[in-house]
Amino acid sequence: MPRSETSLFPPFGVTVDLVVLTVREHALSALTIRRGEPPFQGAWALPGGFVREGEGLEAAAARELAEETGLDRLPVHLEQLATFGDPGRDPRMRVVSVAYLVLAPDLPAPRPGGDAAGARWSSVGELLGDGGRLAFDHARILEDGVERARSKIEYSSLAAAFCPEEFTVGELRRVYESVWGVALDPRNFHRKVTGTPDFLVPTGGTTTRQGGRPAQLFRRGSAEKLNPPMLRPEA
Amino acid sequence: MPRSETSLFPPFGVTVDLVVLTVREHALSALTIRRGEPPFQGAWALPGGFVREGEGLEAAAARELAEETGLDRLPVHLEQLATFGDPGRDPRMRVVSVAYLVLAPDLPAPRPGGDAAGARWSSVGELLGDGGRLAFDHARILEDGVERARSKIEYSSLAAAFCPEEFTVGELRRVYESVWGVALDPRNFHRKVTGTPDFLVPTGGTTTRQGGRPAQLFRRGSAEKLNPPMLRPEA
DNA sequence: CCAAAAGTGTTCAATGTACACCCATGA
DNA sequence: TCATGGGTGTACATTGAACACTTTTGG
Repeated sequence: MPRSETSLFPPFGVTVDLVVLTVREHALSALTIRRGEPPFQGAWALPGGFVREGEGLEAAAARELAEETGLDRLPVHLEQLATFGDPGRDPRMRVVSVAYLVLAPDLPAPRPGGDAAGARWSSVGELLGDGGRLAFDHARILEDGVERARSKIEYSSLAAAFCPEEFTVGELRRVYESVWGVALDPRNFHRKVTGTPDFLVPTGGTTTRQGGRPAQLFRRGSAEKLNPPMLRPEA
Repeated sequence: MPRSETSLFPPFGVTVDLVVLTVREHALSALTIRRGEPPFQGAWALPGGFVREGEGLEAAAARELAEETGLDRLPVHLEQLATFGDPGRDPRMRVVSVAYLVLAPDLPAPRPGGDAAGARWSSVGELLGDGGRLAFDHARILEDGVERARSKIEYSSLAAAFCPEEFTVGELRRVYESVWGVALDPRNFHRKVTGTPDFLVPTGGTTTRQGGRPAQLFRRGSAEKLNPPMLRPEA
């Protein structure tokens, strides 16, 4: 809430950074781009960019997402994550970055857009492990995004955002197992999700794409909260 | 994550706004200040102000809090809430505001500091009801802060941040009842909080300040998460 | 004595957990 | 036929909900 002060307000650059998560090959993965320019030239970073004049924060995040993935109407979840503004987090100038969290189904290979020299999915384990060297404070931002996703699928129906439009109970369970890194009992999981009203809507179809007995296909239901929550084993 | 672009980045003002909550007279209340200058001169608003050059966001929030309350070392909880940056949210210029949530015990009467013309506590019911007319988009920010507080005391030990250093189980229960606006069973509540390991640490003392049989005094324990969570009646 | 708040015990229902078991497909 | 994943039934332990009851103060 600004109030006029004797000195002029200091000007800041404002950017949005995106933590775009998906589940690929049984691993929680994040979208990264290779920086084409200094600082951190050649390093991997989260996608993002400056907020434009007259542009809202969420609109800026959606625009950057479309630019980086090359897709326009994505079936994704987008929410604000947190804001990072330590002095010195960008060596060039004072920049405040509003981070957004995006949960997406396994997407086609990313098409680098804008001024990025490359784009790829990497498992968050690699990105945050010893080998990972993300530019700026992006490791910290990614950590926060992963933690948010891990805790939020406990008590919301958000895990379905990682699944394609139609999915099976087993596929949804593998999302939980990948994000949490644990094994869940398939039978109790099935009862839990099918027993929660308005969580899953059967489409009538079935599939055998996972092998074994044909599984029913579902769409996301209208329920947004999962009550009682899915319990995460201690791991 | 900034990248150089052909056009210069647009400069933004960056502020912090504070949602300072406490429980007074059985009502969840927020700290507001009366604006001494336009725009919204004379209107009530959340405390806040510009982030200074070279100052971190959380540091700016802590500074503003100290300035507005006149107290320095407060036994409070402070966490980032969300960031609001719609174009036009401030009529003078483009401003992005990082909101912080503060939970405090019932404090001495606020001392207006800085350029505020007054400061007071008001129940959030009044502030957000028909009569409430907060400046800027502060009603929206306050709503988000209240919702965060309401949901967070479910699964964390944060409710104790509303209590003085030493408190009774009954006082803690009244915090939950005030924040949620429901009645809880005193007996089951007692069992729940005293049965959660490291949530409450008995100090050995007792008090009769609430009348009736003397109650044990406790301090906050080291546990930060409440598992299983406190269940909020549907209300 | 009575009112008020603290604290304990007990019972019942709901829910999670573990696991035996059957089903329907592809190879 | 067998392996694989889908799906149901059931017994047991844990937890929350409701509430009767005792304890210890102040007025």
